[in-house]
Amino acid sequence: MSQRKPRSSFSGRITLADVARHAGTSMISVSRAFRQKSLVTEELQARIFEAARTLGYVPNRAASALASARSMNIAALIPSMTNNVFTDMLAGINEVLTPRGYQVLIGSTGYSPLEEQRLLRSILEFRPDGLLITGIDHLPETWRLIETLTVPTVSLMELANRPGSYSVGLSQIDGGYAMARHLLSRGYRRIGFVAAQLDPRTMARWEGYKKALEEADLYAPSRQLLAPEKSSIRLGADLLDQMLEKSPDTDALFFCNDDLAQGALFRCQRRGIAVPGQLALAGFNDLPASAWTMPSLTTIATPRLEIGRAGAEMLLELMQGGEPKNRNQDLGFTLMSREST
Amino acid sequence: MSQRKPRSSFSGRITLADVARHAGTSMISVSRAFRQKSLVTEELQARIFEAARTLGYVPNRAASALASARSMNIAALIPSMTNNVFTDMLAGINEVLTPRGYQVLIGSTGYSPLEEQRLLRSILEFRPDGLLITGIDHLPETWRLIETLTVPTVSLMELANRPGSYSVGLSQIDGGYAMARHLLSRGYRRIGFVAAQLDPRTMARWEGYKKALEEADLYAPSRQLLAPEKSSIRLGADLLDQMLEKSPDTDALFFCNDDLAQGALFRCQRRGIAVPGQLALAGFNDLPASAWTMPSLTTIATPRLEIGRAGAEMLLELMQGGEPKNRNQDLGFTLMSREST
DNA sequence: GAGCCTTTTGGTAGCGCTATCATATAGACG
DNA sequence: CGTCTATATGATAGCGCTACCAAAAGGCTC
Repeated sequence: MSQRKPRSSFSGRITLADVARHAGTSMISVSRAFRQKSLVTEELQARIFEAARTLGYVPNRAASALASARSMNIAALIPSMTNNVFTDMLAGINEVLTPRGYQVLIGSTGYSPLEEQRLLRSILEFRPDGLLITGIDHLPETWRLIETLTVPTVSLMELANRPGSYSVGLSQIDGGYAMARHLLSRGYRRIGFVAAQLDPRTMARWEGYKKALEEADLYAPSRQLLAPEKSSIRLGADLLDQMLEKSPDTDALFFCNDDLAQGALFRCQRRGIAVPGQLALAGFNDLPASAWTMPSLTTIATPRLEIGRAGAEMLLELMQGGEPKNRNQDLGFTLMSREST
Repeated sequence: MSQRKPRSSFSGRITLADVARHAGTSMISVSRAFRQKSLVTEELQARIFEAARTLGYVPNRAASALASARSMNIAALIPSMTNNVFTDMLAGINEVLTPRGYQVLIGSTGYSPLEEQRLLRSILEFRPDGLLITGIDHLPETWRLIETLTVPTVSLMELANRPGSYSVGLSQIDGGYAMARHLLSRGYRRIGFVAAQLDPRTMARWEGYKKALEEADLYAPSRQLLAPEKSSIRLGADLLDQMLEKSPDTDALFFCNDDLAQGALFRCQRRGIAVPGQLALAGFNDLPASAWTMPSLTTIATPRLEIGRAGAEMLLELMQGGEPKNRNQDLGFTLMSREST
């Protein structure tokens, strides 16, 4: 067997062994010093960190992951990178996980369950120590993957209905119900519902709306507009026009999110429709602008940042083998009653 | 030496060796089939993929990274996760890199150069194959880290002024200049500038504004308001009040971003200030709502998605050892002249 | 059919780290 | 002062994969 020289691609890279040699100790002590698990004498630590600094040592997580079976990666799957709702949640997740040395791997599914499954499969190659996933509706194959690889998983934004699964979120149905009740209590009787995107959370809000109106005996299927397109401010404006064409006598409109509601509000300003005088408007999520528009927008504030934080905390506990007191943590919502109703 | 049994933590994990055994071939052939580099006979491929499917094999990227010195990770550092400007950019980055099997590691620096440096250090432990970083102003130590580990790097949003570095963005100074010229051409003479956050891009816009006003001999330091706080719609409203208190004769206000400008616009609606009749307003970035407010907001549209895409493409070329035709790609901007001016 | 090239497949030694065991050293005790 | 425990350090064998080299299997020419 011919003697093989080390591969060149990494030559020059500083490794644990280099630091150990420089500090006059063993690799394992350097490893321990960096993980500060088993204690290493303060004096040895000092020598090691000194050596590491002068050599410019940067640990290699791939090697660590391989040797320890802990990747320090957490996968987070969200429907969209450009929707404030999910980036707020991510900010909360990062806030908890980054200081603990975890790296969050973000996958953006584009609201497609199939794309979600594909993304999950490829992200699992990074052997995440845990998984945060948006919503509770996933393809059977997606659940199978999660279970086969036994990755601790927490669902976010909604409350799980699946035995043995964990979640942090709020009842979207209750949110929709609460808003419809609010409009009823304000005296509106011809309350319409407008939605886009039609993801599971949107449909849950619709369900809540429907329930409240049926209870009040005021449910009218003709006063609904469910558009499959991607939600946007522009679409909200257009859907307002369509709705008023279809049912001109509508006295209040509940939009499934604030983007649509803001678009409708701007269109009302432009068309000279008095809000809430002629038409009341309400949204969902409480985006930053909603408190400042003229009139300000009645909406449901969702604790997205807190959901991210609490979801990450719950995941940390699961990864340590603990069992959260509450497997399905309901963080609720707040009805923001403003000028538009 | 006592015989050691394999560690238990990974027992049950399906590895390349398992697939090879099941398919009656060697590990290296399975590896090749999955990377589809060197061709493997179609017949062997079929056997391998069949075996992989029945066993539920998922490749391990940590092992691959260690053996090949390619992590398939790309690090992306942005100032904020909750600012549309950067998430749009990230969407463009993801769009290019995800289909090629790369995982984007996102670090959110909170606009702090020191935090940026800390984050970079910890993200480099994942040995990213490339780095996308926002802006061109970084701590010396940050540049040193990048150079020491020789990570291919592209700066985004601005145009690099540093020899040997790569960038995709636009001239923020020219953007600020163009907006100020626009206001001048509209006949405004007492043009103020309002900014928050005061990051390097904000200051560059201010520089452009100042240059244009000085050229027109209309620069008045008293008509500026530079607030260090985090930018928001609410702050825009408050800064409008402050500015009008300070310089009531101002006839146009250029805000360093659309958040602030929208806040000011909403406050004007509330205070009954006619826009643009009494006061013209302009922003920067062209957020989705700006085209739909009443009046619609004059602003500078920045090609954030395209910057993300082009930056990722340039990085891919650098990682392959290529040399981009243009080291500093200027994607420009578009002045959106709307009702507010 | 010998000689030469091309294509396909295989054997094996690491990549840089940590788990596991083994050993050295220090303190406690009767 | 020997035995026993607690603490600090070290040696080494992998973790799962790919780079590197080697060899086998065809295909072609003359």
